[in-house]
Amino acid sequence: MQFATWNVNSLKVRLPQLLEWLAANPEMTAVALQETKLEDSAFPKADLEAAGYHVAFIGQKTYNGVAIVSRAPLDDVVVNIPGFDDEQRRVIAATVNGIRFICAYVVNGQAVSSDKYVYKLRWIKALTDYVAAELKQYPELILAGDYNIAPEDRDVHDPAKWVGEVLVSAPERAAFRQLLALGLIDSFREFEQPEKSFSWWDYRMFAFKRNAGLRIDHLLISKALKDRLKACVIDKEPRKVERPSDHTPVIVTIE
DNA sequence: ATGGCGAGAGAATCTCGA
Repeated sequence: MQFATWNVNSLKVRLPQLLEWLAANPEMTAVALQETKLEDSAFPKADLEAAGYHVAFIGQKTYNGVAIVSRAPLDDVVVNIPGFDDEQRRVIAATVNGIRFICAYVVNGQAVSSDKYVYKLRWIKALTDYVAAELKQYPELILAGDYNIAPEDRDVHDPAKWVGEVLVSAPERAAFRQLLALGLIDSFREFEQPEKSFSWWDYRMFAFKRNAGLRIDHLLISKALKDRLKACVIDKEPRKVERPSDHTPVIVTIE
């Protein structure tokens, strides 16, 4: 089975692309979506269910919004980070085929000097505590999402230009390592990968053509799943179509 | 140094993303 993460940057715009991509990926069990940008009343539940998928979602107007779209039933759905007071809709979790699948849209942070950056670090700490508790209950766990962190310089097209900037700053990278310290594994780095592998490219300046991107979308798996991990790839195809999201899906294959 | 592009809200031109 496969699990994926994809920041769709508006599900309203990207719904046809999502349906096409799911049809083209028949082994896909469940995909975690970020930036749906839809209130729950506007979520395309009927369309997705008519196409044969199970859905769980939590959203808001204009910003944020997360969802899980699955071929398998979704059990024990939990929205947001329990106990963390946050109006922004950024987290949803469900159990899929016995695996706890958590979808997170990590705060962007805007700039290292901003209030949003402070919120970002505080938010990741809350997520880390939440995932630590989830791991105790669900040893088999995947933390999927747009982390808005490029973990290492090799995840950045031009590291020199990005030094100290938001998405690559030392405190953000330290926060990412704190997630790994829970016993999570960056599934992408368990395999040999092409150099300059990225999951996001700016819409501007022909960034995709120039491969001027960042790897900020990740699938962290728990140690209990490591022996069943068979592959992790970035699927660049959806970034090539007309009117794409600026992010492209990342996919793990679990035996 | 700044904006580039795209999406949403809402009705011209903002904010926000990364």
